[in-house]
Amino acid sequence: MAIKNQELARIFERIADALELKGETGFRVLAYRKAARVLTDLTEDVAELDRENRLETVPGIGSGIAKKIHEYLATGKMKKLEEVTAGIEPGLFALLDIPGVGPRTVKLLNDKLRVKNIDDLKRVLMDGSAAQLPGMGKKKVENILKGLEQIERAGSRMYLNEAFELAELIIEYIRSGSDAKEVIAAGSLRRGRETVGDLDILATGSNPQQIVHRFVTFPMTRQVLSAGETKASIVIASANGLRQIDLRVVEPETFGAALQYFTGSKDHNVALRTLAQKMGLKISEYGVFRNDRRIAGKTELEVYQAIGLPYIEPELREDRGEIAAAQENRLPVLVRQEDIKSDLHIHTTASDGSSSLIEIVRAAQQLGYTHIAIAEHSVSAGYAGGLTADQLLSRCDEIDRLNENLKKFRILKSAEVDITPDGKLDYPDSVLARLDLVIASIHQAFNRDATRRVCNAIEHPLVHIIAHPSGRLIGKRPGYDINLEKVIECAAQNRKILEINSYYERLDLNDVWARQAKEAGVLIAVNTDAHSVSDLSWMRYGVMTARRAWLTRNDIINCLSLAQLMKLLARLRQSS
DNA sequence: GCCGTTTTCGGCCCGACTGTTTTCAGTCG
Repeated sequence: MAIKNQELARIFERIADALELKGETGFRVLAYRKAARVLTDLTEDVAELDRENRLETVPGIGSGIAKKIHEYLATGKMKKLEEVTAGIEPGLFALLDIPGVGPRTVKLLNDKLRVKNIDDLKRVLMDGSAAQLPGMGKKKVENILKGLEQIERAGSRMYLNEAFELAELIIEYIRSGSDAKEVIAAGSLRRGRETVGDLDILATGSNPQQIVHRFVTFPMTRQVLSAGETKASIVIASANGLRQIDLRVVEPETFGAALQYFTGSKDHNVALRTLAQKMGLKISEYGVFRNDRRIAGKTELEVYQAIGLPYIEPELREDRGEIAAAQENRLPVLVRQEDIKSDLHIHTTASDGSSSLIEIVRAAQQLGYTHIAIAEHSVSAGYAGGLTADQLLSRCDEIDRLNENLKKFRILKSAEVDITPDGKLDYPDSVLARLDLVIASIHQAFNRDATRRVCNAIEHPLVHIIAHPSGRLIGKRPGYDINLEKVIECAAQNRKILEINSYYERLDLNDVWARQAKEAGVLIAVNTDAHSVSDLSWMRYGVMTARRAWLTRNDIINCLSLAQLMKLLARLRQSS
């Protein structure tokens, strides 16, 4: 992603925070936050949009923001930023991240007690002076102290695997000790976002109080933040830090409306409500209303239909054009887990995996797959037990023999071939030609000409797929210094395939880039990169990412039958 | 600050919970 996009997004967030600290509220602040989000999601380089005078074609960017972007790109400065942050202690912005502390509280503390940073805050909380302020009190001080503890001890956001595991644990706990009818995880987890902050659990049942009580007694609970008649929040201690879980209990008649509401995203809901308003309707978590009369709410489908839309899948609800697409009846029929017939990037004990080939085959059959590709590491990946050319060839013989005995299942001979620092492939062509499927990827010299090296690999006649094209590890590593726009363009020209790697720390390509690839006409492979039998279940995360990228079964080669896939792979080699 | 099949001006989503309140502001999602 273009660096300037992220830089500008942070600047507009900072302006929004500064405005709030100065007491400004309302829609100007929201406009800056929206601009920041839009810039974050943008795959196009903001500098290019500016050069071509197309900034204002982006929804959420109007003349005012466009002018400021242009100013910043031209001069490296933005007057507005300097203006609104003037006179604000830099340390105050960090205070806004503390749960329970908002702009009004920060302003009050700064005005009355000269609080300039987190250390000042701790001091006035402890010495009792904060509690003396108007509108503050003992409880409020306690809550802020707890908030401080929470951000200091919380890990970052959760990966999808942790979020799903926790959600399943707490849902089972609520179910087993209450009369709850439906219990479901909503929020960003249901939308399949690559990381999840809080868990949002939604339940229905005849006895809401009992459900709330069951919820707050979850054994991992460290702290109960709030517990009302129908709503509660807890903090739990998981292996990776403190996590917040929110619960809402609603009537069955409003379950659909509540599920829609709590699934979000916030931006999707705002857009939906605005649309409803124009039709003289009002949407809340209790339903769709015309003049205080509820006309929908039992199911999500009802809610969408009440405002004249088809059902919109949760993964699409990001305010990235899905509402317009729904209105025009051109929503994609998203790929489903059941459409997946194969996993085409799997390691075994032959390189750095921990399950044997036989174990993987059995597990894949259990999952209902008809074929898989075994792709061990190559020579240069010595750290990962990479195979020499001879080892790979004898591995191919072994797979050939095994295939003869397998019924209605086929193992494709493959390899995850390193792209070397000088842009070559790690095996000679004669060896690559023996493989059914060649996957190429970068594992070393991340920032040496990554774009050119990957494009070289794409242009190599024997390569089919580029694995984890950006090389990022979510929250840990930004990825190679690579121009994905160019990579996508090159893949489109050479009709090669890009991977969505389903490992929850990779999800690479991500949703935004995978969608861009699809729009450029590039086919996608959704693979787990499994190193053991249990890793095969990661397919779920890759499929969710694909759905967030608007992909259908026709965009994904794992949905092809074995015969169709073999035909495609052969055609790719002929046409190169 | 953005935006337009009622608008280039006047709108902009909606509600729960908490704490400090005697009628409501702040925060959150």
